[in-house]
Amino acid sequence: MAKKSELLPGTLDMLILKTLTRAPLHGYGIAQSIKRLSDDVLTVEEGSLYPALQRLLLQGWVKAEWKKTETNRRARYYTLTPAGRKQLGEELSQFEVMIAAIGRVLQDA
Amino acid sequence: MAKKSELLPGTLDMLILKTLTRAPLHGYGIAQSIKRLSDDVLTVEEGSLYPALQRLLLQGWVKAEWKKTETNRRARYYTLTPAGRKQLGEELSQFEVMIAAIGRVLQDA
DNA sequence: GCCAATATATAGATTGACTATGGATAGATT
DNA sequence: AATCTATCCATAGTCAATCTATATATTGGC
Repeated sequence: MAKKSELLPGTLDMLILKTLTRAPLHGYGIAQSIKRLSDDVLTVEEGSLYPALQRLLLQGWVKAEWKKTETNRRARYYTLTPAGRKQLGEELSQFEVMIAAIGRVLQDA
Repeated sequence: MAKKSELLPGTLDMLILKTLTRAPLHGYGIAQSIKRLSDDVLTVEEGSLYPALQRLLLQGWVKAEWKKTETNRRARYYTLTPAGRKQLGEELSQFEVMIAAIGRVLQDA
């Protein structure tokens, strides 16, 4: 049996970066935001999220800062960098090109 | 450096199955068809294609038959099975749900 | 004779997302 | 006080899918 993924592989980084264009957020909040905006269709598991955030940090696309949440918890807030914004733009247009291409293949006749 | 995929991962089986709804085809022809219909955006590498076809055979979603091509070469023609047609339907609707969800996340504000 | 295009296939590497686990704290409930 | 739920971070190990690279073989054109 094929394991049903909670995400379309290859789209996670883009979703995270996009989420951070709205406001800096901690990891848990990013996952919540994606889940909520997608009406529970997209669920980002912790084992996908945190490695992804490490990747993004390493690439310099986000930066992180420890802060207190409104509820007084310690959390790591991620902010989009200019390089991250540029990267997001590229991923978005690449994604649109791909989706359009897939659409053409899926068209009838 | 991130390797740029020629496909949106997770969509290959769907693309192959869809291609076979038009007519039975050999592997090389499937790749050609996807490439052409997508205006060269989607390129299915051999190392992706043939393993994918093996998976589909194993799942019973396609069946294969050795034949001669129009140009007199020996080639393996793949045909969609009823189970494959059903599978394609499920993958298509799942895909649409995902794309719609991603679209919501990518919307501004 | 040689080369490009057609045709199949596997081995091995890489990537990305998953499961499973470990930790810690706040706030509410019992 | 103890326990539970939700919030929060992170890593190790696994698995599946795609990629690169390679091997083989045939047809047709130059």
